[in-house]
Parts: sequence; C-alpha cells; structure tokens
Amino acid sequence: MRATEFLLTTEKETPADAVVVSHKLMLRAGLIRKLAAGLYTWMPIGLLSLRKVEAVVREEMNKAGAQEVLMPAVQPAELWEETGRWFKYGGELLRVKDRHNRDFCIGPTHEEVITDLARTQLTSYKQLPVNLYQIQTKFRDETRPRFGVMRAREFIMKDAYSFHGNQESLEETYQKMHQAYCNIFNRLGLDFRPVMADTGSIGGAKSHEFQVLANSGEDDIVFSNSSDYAANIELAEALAPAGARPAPAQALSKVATPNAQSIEDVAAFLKVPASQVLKAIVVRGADDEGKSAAPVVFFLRGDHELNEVKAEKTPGVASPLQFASEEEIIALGGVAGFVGPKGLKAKVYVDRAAAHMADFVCGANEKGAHLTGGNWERDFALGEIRDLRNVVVGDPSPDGKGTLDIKRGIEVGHIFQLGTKYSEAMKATVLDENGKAKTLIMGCYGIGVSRVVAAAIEQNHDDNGIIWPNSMAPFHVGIVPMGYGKSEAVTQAADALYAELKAAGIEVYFDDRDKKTSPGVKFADMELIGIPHRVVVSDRGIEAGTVEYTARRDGVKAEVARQDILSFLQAKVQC
RNA sequence: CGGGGUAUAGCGCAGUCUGGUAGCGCGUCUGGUUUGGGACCAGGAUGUCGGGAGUUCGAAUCUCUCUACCCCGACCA
Repeated sequence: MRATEFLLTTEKETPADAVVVSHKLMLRAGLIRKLAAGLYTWMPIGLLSLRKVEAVVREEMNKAGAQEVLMPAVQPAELWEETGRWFKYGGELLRVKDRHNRDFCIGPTHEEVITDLARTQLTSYKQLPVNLYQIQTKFRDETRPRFGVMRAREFIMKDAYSFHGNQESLEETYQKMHQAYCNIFNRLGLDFRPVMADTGSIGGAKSHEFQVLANSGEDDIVFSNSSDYAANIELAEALAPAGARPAPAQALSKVATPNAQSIEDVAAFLKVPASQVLKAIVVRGADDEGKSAAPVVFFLRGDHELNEVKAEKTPGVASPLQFASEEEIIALGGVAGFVGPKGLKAKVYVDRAAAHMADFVCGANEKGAHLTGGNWERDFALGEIRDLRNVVVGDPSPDGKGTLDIKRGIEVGHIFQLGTKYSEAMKATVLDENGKAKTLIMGCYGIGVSRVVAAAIEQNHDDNGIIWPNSMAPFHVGIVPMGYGKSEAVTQAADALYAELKAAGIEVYFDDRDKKTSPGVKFADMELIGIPHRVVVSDRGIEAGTVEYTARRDGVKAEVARQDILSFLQAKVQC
C-alpha cells in the first residue's frame, strides 16, 4: 500500500480522554475513531490488524473441528423469555421494538439463538458432537464503557457453542477448545495464562478464562509459584490457617473509640495491626426465590477483603451483593461502624482466617466503642465458617504446592461447560440410541476479538508507539525512501523494491509521500503504527548496493545487500 | 446507578473570575527554501464558543435548563 493512496491520519498529541496506553496509541496511530461512548469506527489500518486476529481465530477453530455460522445480531424477546434472561440480564441487554411493537434485543451473546437452532436442526445423537461458531458484532450496554475498544459497548466476538450427548463428549471438546485457544494466543504472540474462573451470568459448571498479562488489566489473577495452579481471584480458594486457634490470653474489655470506625482508624487508635481487628460486613439477604430476607453478617480479618463472588454464593445472601443500610444494621442489634459479634441477631458467617483469630478487637455494637481481647467461643458464638475472602500474595496455594502471587490480566477468552442450562429451558433434545429424547449438553467458548487487538498493544509498545508482532501487523514491512520524488535514483529504486516485495506476497507499506514530508515525520509515523520491519532506500545505499533494515522491536539495524533483501525480509516475516 | 469533572476550529488548549462581538500551538491548503529523526519563510481557509431559554444596549463569559463526554466505585469478551 502506498501512503499517498491510504487513508491514515496519525496524531502527534494524545487525545485527552484516553487513559490506558493501548487506547492512546490506537487513537494516535489512527486505528480507531470514536463515534460515541463505547462505539468505535475501525479505520483501514486498524481493520487490517483486526482481520489478522479474526483469521488466526478462524483457522484454529476450523482446525479444531468447529464449523462457522453467522447468526442475526437482532434477536426476538421470546427466546430470552424462554430462558428467563429477558428479565435477569438487566440493563446491559439493549432492548428495542420493531414497527409492530414487538420486543427484540441486540445480541450480547447467542446462547438462546444457537439453542433454538440446535433444537430444530439437531434431531439424532448421530449428529453429535457438533461445534458451531461465529465472528460477529455484539452489543452490551456497559454501565461504564472505558479504555477504548478494551471495554466497548459494541465489539467483535468469536463465540462458539458445542452440543453433546454426554459429559465425556463435552469434556473432550472443552479440552480441544482449551488447546485451540492456547494455539490462537500463542500464534498472536501474547503473554497469556489460562486460569480457572467463575461462570458468572452465563452459567454452567466448569470454566477457564484466558488472561493476557498486563498491568492495565481489570482482573486479578492468582498463580502458584511452584505449580501450574492459576485462577481468577474471584475463584481462588483461601485455605484455612494451619494449626489450632491460639488460646485466649487477654480478658474481654470495652474501650471507647469515639472517632474510630474504619479498620485503619481503630487499628491506629488502639495501636494494633489491622490483622488483629475483626471486620464486619453486613449485606442484604434473600431467600431461595430471590425475595428479600433478613441481612447476613460476614466477619473477616481486618486486613482481608471480602470476595464478592464468594459472598454472593453464600446461602441467604442477595445477588447482586448489596450492603445493608444503617437502619437494617440497627435492627440486628448493631451500630454502623461498630458492628461486632456480641449479641448480634443475624445469620453470621466467619471467614476461615477470621475464625482463627484470638484476643482480637471488634465492634461493641455501641456507638463509639470497641471490645478488645475478644475470643471466639469464650466470648462470642462462632458462626458458620466459610471461605469468604480474596487471597493475598503469599497465601498458600489451594493445591498445596507453594505460595500465591497475584498479577493483573485482561480477559480475552472464556470457555464454559454449560451443561443443560439452556437446552433444558428451551427443550433442545435429540433421540438417543433407544429412540428416547435426551437433553443436549452444551459448552460455549468466547474470544473478544477486538479486545485482543488492544491487549496486544498493551503488551507490545514503547515510547514511540506500537510494536506489532508479525501475526497482527497491518503491514509486515515499511519502506522509507530518503528523498522520494527528488532523487531520481531513490524514486526508481524505491518503486522497484515496493513492486518486488508486493509481488512476493509481502504486505508492505510504502511511504511515498514526496519531499515535503521530512524523513523524521516518516520514521515517527512508521514507528507509531508499529510496522515490525523497516527498510530505508537512500542514495547512499544505492551507491553501496545496500538497503538499511531496522527491526521495530529492538531497533537493531543491518545493511543488507540489495539483491538479498527479499529473502532477508521473507525470513523475518516468517518468524 | 451513585459521586466528581469537562464541553471553545480536525487534535491539544487559552480566554469565563472582572460581559464589549474569539485566540494560540499542531494539523490542513497555496507558493518558495530545505532534506537521515516530528524543518523554515510568506500567505490562506476552517468556529451556530454542546443545545435551548433568560438577564443585559451587548453573553464564550452571568442565571436556569437539557444533552453529550470523561474519571472514581458494583459487571464482562
């Protein structure tokens, strides 16, 4: 592609509303342009990279035996009513009415549509297993779109759905998809980890996320330092402390703590570490049908955080998690800011670590007062012990091997064993060997294709711009002529090199802007847009019979003989 | 949804406090000089100052109102 024929506008200054590097660079390098909050146009150069990702995904999915389909983005409400998600999905589901006043939604995901397809197209066990996927635009009306295409409302997703006659078959396909995802992200040159994950609103039993490691990520990923244990912090189990709880050594006594409500204040005021203070969290309750019920109290060690996923899974707790109001706390016999276990009339759950505390400080359920020297069982009934907290760095690994470390990750893929959640609700069955109807067992597998582009930039950039891996680069090679349109020799040599590389199938971006555009501008643009391999054609080189090669990633230069440059570049583009 | 902030040329911003008819840098267009790291000179174009209403002789500036966008907290590819 010649620069003079390509619509590319780069920016020297960073647009004011971008905060993460990938967003800044995508804007500056002209890959995307914003239309509205969470809505972006992919410009020609950005789309080239997006299509590269799609191609890799498509190849690996096909290789793993999946078949591509394309389902409508607009979906009828009836299907969503069948699974109950028309009401459950919430504000993220963009609902629209057609001219006949019928309800539709813009698909945030396609379980309903694919299950409907399955129940009409799949009739016999002989058709199983089958795995169908599509690469398509999804819409989720995010409460807070952010970070450009990283968390956009409209985005490109590869979603696949598999159907099975038994669990073993599902496991097999699940493993195949796990491997396919590893292949995809390896080919794309990403530093990623598959981690165990919570299934969230999609539902199902088992699931893994594929997380690209980056400090700007929105997820906390937990690793063992001496095994391959890896999990999203949502799911990572915090083991009970070893040994027995220390015996009480102090007497229970009440102290005035007039201005100390937070754990930090109390700890500072009483000159004890936060780990010696009992943290109380009161949340709204719900019964099995989701109806409002009495609040529930969680106790944690003061230096620990409540894990919201674990909290929501606790019996009797309202989902989504909501904190109780001051009035609700008073009704339990507590005082907001001074809640403790003493005389509390509520269902109480105690985190494993908190249950191991002795001689602790806790709220006195009186305004301006805490208790010191508190001990479970001697002073307070111990509630039900559960794992409630987020693990912290240094905790023992749940698999018993080593200790845990935490890193930030960007979720680019997620695979689920759905089971029969959707097929049962939508009566998707096939006839088995005995001619009996059998409910289909399902798996589903997503990749955020547009997010992958942003995640790759998070991992591959420097102060000058993007550094594309070959697999995602919009162009492999950039040609910068020194004095194009001025030096006849350079003009001819550059044109000839461009023609030669193009004919050899190399994707090349030829900066043929004339003498008005200074070399510095061309170098800066070439670096900003991240072309991995650059060659400079100059009078100097023509005299010496060479062209100058520079690798974008490490800046290493080489003078390559003119007649060798094609094979030289072909080798570079391969790896 | 709650809390905070912003809106002036394609982009980044000043001007708003203290009303007087809009400016800077980048980009862009024309001509010329430059040419291995974001050149220089000269000349030009571009704004319903987010929308609406009000106060005033006069509003980018003051008041009210609506809207959009951004940031911090509960969700997800």
